[in-house]
Amino acid sequence: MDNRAIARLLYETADLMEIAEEDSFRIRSYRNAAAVIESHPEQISAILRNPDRKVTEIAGIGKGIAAVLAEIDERASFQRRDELLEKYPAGTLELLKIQGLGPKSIRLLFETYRCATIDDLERLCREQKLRELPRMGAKLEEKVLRSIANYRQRAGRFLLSFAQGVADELVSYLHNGGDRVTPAGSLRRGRETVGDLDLLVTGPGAPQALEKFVAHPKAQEILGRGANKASIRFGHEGIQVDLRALPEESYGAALQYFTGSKDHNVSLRQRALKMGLTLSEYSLAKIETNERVAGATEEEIYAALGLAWIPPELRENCGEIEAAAEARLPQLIGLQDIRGDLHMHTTETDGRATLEQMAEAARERGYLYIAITDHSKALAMANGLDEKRAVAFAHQVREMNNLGIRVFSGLECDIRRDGAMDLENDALAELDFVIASVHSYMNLEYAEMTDRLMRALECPSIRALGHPTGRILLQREPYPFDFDLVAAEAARRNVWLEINSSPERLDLGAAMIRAAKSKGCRFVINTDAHHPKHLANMSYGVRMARRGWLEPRDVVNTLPLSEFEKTIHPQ
DNA sequence: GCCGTTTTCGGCCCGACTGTTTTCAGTCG
Repeated sequence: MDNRAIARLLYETADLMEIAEEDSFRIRSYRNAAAVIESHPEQISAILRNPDRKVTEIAGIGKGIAAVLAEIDERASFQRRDELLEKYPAGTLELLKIQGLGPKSIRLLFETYRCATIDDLERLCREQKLRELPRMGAKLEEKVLRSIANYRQRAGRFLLSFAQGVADELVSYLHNGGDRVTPAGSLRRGRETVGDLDLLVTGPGAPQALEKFVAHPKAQEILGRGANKASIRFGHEGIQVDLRALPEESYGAALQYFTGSKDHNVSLRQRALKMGLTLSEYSLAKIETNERVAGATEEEIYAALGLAWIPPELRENCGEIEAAAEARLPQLIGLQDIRGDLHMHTTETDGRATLEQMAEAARERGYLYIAITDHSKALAMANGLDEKRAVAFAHQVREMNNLGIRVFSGLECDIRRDGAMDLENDALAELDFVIASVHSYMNLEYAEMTDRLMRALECPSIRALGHPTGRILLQREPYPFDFDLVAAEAARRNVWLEINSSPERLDLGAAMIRAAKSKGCRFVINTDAHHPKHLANMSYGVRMARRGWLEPRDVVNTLPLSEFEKTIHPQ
């Protein structure tokens, strides 16, 4: 069992313990152990089987969890989990994902009505049974019903990062000699969420690849299996994965077809028809003679249609075909253009690694500069910094510049409900780089939220607006505000908009990036890392920037150090 | 349940809102 699977068991158990109203500190220990295991560089199972090692070497794992881990390694579960599941069925865990209900309510609902599934819950709300329980009422019933609808709508979609992980795993599993295995679909286009996964394989080993695919140990169910295509439900998350075997000569046509988007393909086929050509997943051919014109590569197909090759991230039928025809496609930013990361946390607040470790990890990635941006005091649960600590920490940060990387002192300052900064400007002015972010009161009305953000932009010390819409993918909608107005004001004041690379945020999204660019905004792509390994999430933020048509010059953290310094310390 | 130690047990994160109450429990971040 790999670390992620072990962590999942511990997280689940912690949730069950919460429903069972066990000691909150014990629950926290389970969650902490799960987080530590999830991000541990070595496989826990390997440590367990090595007589010279002990898992208790790892901070956060003591005797109790060590015994649990040994049991998990042996039989993929453990006693306490089994007992809890006996009492509270697995379905109750899903109920935790419904907003407005917490563990206490779920326990009460289960003990009163045996409510253990989303369907049960929905029925109880419709029958107005919740209001018969203490401290529950009509408003809660409505809220829960809304939340259920929301939950169902997003069910069946997965984060880009998750889909990418599954694709990487399957590509390396299927890769065999000269065979090409390529992900297509919305994953290849870099959409922030993905419904199912399309993989294409070509080469002499393709038939065996199909066989190997359906035999994958994590294939939960085989949904279909033919000579040229197979579908499985993969992993406990149940993402559907299709694998198609293709002849070499059709590979480009199929890759183009299965990458989409549907709208892009429709436009492309219309263009082909006007040229007397027909485009299918097999080839581009002349209509009259059926003579094949292209098909082995995407490049030759686009070229035959009089177009430059269009990067997959742009294929949304939003002007990319016209731009390709007129040779004015953007020179999209790439991961290799990024010179620094300007949003990360350390153990000074809620990060999991020290200042030194984060700087070292950034240097290893080849960055020239970073900013350390821990939280401000409003985030009490993150141990946020007040003025005094912020300034003292900034001095500590500045002393770090002996690591072969420039480290800027920064802060992620909370924007208060009224738009004021969480810290006094005197303190903010002493820092190199301040990001302003909303972390609270996200349910304000449109006008109030707009005013709040407009006021935040007035602060002379802030350089960037962090995760501007507050969305959490598949969980929380963006808060409503007048984005165009705020973007225009940010452009006017030269406050950069953040593209937050955290896979559950990817905030801003593509459409807003493009809209903001048209208003003259500049951008900064950050990871918001709370651990060295999160620095790798930069690739997802870059994907979003590409989907937003950004070029290196639109993004300030592509600048060389000296120029970047000039932008934050203008003379 | 972990950690640190005062080595045997106490501390571990907490403020604010919401909807339900009539003084506050539960949820959220």
